Amino acid sequence: MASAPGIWADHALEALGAAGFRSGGARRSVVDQLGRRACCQSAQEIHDGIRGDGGRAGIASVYRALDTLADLQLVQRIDLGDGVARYEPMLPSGEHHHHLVCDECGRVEPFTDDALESALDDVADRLGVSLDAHDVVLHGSCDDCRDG
Amino acid sequence: MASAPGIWADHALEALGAAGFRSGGARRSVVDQLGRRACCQSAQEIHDGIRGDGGRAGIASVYRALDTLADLQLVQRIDLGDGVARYEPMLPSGEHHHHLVCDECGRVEPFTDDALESALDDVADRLGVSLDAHDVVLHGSCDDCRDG
DNA sequence: CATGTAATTGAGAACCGCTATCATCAGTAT
DNA sequence: ATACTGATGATAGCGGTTCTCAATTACATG
Repeated sequence: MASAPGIWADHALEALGAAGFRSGGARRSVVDQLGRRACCQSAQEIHDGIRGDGGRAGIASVYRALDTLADLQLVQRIDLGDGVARYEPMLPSGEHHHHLVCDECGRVEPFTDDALESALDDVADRLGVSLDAHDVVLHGSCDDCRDG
Repeated sequence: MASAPGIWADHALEALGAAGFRSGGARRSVVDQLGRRACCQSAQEIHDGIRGDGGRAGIASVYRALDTLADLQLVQRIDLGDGVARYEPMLPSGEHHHHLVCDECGRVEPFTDDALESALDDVADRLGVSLDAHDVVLHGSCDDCRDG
């Protein structure tokens, strides 16, 4: 279902090069970390991941790389409402998911829904806007929290 | 379309009383400010609004009041992705809207869409979750920015 | 390969929204 | 009126993110 690991990373590095960016170590590490998970990671998690692999990258560089990647539409910035920005790869296929957050335990669950997607398309059409990205976050209580 | 000013504020004050909260000046001012606008305001904006009316309320009290109101489901906390939490009245009727954010000029436009609502209902059903609130934020470019 | 130049990087300071603390004030029941 | 307890507000503190700036490094050119 998800792309094989590395596919997105290769795509991203290629796009960075095509956009005229040089190949620096920090940015490459960030792309590498992002490519390993399909779902959202915070800047801190990415930073920790890099260090865990024996890499070295300043937190400022991580934020800069994420900013650049977001500008190029290679990653999507996700806001789950806890004051921490999270990031996930935007697949070239356009394939994506949304997030359900349990407000009780904090668990984050990704989901997809075709009807929701087409409703969103229609909304964008009706409002006459071009949607770079849409960000649907549902807040509720998950199975475990509601009825143990 | 929107409720008359004051209707929500009265409802909120009544609900606060029913929940056993005392009637303090700061919280009343916050409710008053919220009641004047149907769309999202940040804590700072509410704070400024109170001072603009000659009122006095510490910023801490504003945050506390908003927290209380959110617990009682009287306001919804909205996250537009700029790192600032915004709040808007939750009408007893359940009537509500979502937000479109122009990433270029920062403008926020509220919208409603019935098809989107029913798609969201279905999703909640399918996932077996009870949704306290759903928070749909679309990011794109508004008319003015796209073809000025 | 050597060199110049401009992008990239990283450590730390600064910033900002939000929360915690705690002494003081005020609403409510008696 | 009095006591009890919740509400308030000034300020310190915290955590995520951005800014600054000097040192480094990638790439193009000779």
